[in-house]
Amino acid sequence: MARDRKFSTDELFQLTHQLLLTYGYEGFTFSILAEQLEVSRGTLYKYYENKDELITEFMLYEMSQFMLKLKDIHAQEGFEAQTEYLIDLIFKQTTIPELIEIGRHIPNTNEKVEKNKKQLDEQRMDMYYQLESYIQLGRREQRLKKNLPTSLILGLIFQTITIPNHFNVPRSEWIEGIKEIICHGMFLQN
Amino acid sequence: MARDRKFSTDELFQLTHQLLLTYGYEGFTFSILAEQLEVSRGTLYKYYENKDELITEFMLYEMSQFMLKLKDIHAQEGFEAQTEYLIDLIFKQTTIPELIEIGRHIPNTNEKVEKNKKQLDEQRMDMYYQLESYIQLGRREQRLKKNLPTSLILGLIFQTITIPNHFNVPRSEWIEGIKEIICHGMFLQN
DNA sequence: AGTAAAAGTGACACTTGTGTCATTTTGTCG
DNA sequence: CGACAAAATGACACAAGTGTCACTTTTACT
Repeated sequence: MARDRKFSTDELFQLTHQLLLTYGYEGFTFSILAEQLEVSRGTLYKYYENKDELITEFMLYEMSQFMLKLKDIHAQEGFEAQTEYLIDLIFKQTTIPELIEIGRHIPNTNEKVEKNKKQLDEQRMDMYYQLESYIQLGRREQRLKKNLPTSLILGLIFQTITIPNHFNVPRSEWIEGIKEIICHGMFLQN
Repeated sequence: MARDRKFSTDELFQLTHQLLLTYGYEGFTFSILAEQLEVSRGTLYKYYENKDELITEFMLYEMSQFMLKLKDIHAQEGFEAQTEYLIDLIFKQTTIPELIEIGRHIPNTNEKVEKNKKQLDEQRMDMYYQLESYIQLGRREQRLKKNLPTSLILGLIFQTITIPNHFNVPRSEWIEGIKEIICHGMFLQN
């Protein structure tokens, strides 16, 4: 009964993603977004009360997509294979840690935003739970050193994504190097 | 022949540091800074044309302080001791990587800023050079795995600082864990 | 005590982003 | 066709940061 929208949610989220990575949370504005979408700024307010609402909505979507893939980790046989799967997955979704970091800066500007942020936290806990059982497998298989805190292991794995590759080491060599160090360290055994 | 300043460069830089970490580059304003310094905003413009000039000036200072300490790495005997020294140093200066990251977002708003940014790049290269010789020592001592790219090793060591310690693992346990993983990995040997 | 040089002030004009809303456009359905 | 509901628009009032500058205040020095 009405006319079609000039943009899809997919387009919107994709652009949001790109602009967030380019300009960061503060630099991200409805002005830029509207211009890129070739739509007036006022239009965006028809769908979201403010940028925080849009961003949290987008992040929920992004997180759920990531969680779907993460759940498949349990299809892998054994701790070593799961580790390989996890690192490869993270390097396919390289922006997740950045988005999480951005998410920490979002203020509670209205109830919807607050609700979304709570939901994001729940997803983060769910993610942690998924990975907790992966770590437990490692401990059960006696493959993991006992004294290492779980949160350190997970944090370190996730953080490897953000190491800047200034010298453009080829991607495969880079990822292999990371796996090697995380699993067996940079030192040669004697 | 004139009156004293109401604030010292030290105070200014310390506050700049704190505000940058709290609000990030975009959120850092002369308004907030002036208020905290209990000085009018106009005063700040007497010393810096804009915030980019102040921030780059501050970063140059911070980098040079860090470089001084970094140079002492060569006083350590052997690769393992140097590795220990490096990681401990980084964890004493936890904000260096964050500052470097913030530095990447600064636009060239005037010639002074441009000059400062170039100088920062040189310092970064100098830092790299210092650490390159540390890595070379590791290779010469046959302690380092041959196939690992230098930039990956250095990047990974520096990045460990930014792993969020959500569960408040005690600091010493945290740092020991990081050293352990970087040097020998998270896997038990069989 | 007088003064000049530097420090500091605050008002002004400007820019950019925000949120709102009365109005216009568009396309589908009866 | 025509009407009506959703989509889109653009102008308005507001908020916050920026950079400037004529002016005032302070104080070390003569």
